[in-house]
Amino acid sequence: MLTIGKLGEAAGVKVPTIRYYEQIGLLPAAERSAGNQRLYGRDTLNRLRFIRHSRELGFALDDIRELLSLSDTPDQPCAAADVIARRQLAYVNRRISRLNALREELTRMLDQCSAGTIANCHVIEVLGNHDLCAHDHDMAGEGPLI
Amino acid sequence: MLTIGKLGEAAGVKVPTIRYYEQIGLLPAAERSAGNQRLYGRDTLNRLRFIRHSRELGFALDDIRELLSLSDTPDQPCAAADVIARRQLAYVNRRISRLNALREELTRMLDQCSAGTIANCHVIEVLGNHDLCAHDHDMAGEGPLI
DNA sequence: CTTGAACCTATAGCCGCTAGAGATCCTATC
DNA sequence: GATAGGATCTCTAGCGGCTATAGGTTCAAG
Repeated sequence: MLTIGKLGEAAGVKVPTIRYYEQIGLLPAAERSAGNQRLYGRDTLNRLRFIRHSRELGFALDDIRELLSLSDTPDQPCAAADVIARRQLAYVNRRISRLNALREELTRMLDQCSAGTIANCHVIEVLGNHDLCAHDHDMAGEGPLI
Repeated sequence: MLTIGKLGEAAGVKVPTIRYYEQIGLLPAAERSAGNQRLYGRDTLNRLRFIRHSRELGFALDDIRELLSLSDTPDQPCAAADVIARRQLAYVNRRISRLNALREELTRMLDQCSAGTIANCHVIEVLGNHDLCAHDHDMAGEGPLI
């Protein structure tokens, strides 16, 4: 049996995060020692590793919840997992293209900066006047801007 | 003079967001009409457009605060603005390479999925076992995961 | 037996908004 | 002038995914 500290170390997850996962029901309520401290077995370690890896791949906690429940039913078809992963991939792709546009714009801004005063600073100028932008990097409603 | 609704429309910013910006001091407290409603002039419209464009480029509100105060001192050298923009570019670049790694990993996961049951689903398997990953996409301490 | 690290709970804060309640104001139409 | 309905006002709470702090308890080593 692992204490919460050992579990966190083994899974690469911070202790308060583990407690948070328990709180939101992503991890089951842990067994407790005589002194009321959480104790974990191998199963929870695996579950936590699964969560961590999924987070590293950018999945939202709600998606992870669903993936976890899928992984508990081994004889179901895996189409549902596929759908979630494809959605995530699409999301990552959208993010990448958005960020590429930002990179271009920032690069152009900086390239044209003559390192003079604010009055003729291209950086400040571009920020104040969207018309100076090559792209329409609006993408309103596409989720967080970065 | 513009009402808050017209201002928001003209700048492409939602009304509650404008009030929020005022609350955190990014916009100055607005003039008020006889009936206590906010009224704005051209200067605030420009300021709000500056903010919006900066947000579209992913700058944090604190950076924008600084950029705004720089833009108010036209005869200062623009090196400070340059530093902020370069930092932002570096941040965007880090984000992009992280997302590219995620994309690769997600793509590989999906490519190898045989569309069978969960039990032999590569997606679920990879999520549970980090060793199956080609990359180390950890990047702990590099800010939010996505 | 004492120290100090690790644990416990509970609460508040981070960012950048967004949503809701309930009240007030402004404008257009009858 | 009345009335409807949109736009505005303030205030508070919530989102995601944690992180930090305070103040207390338990545990393991010396």
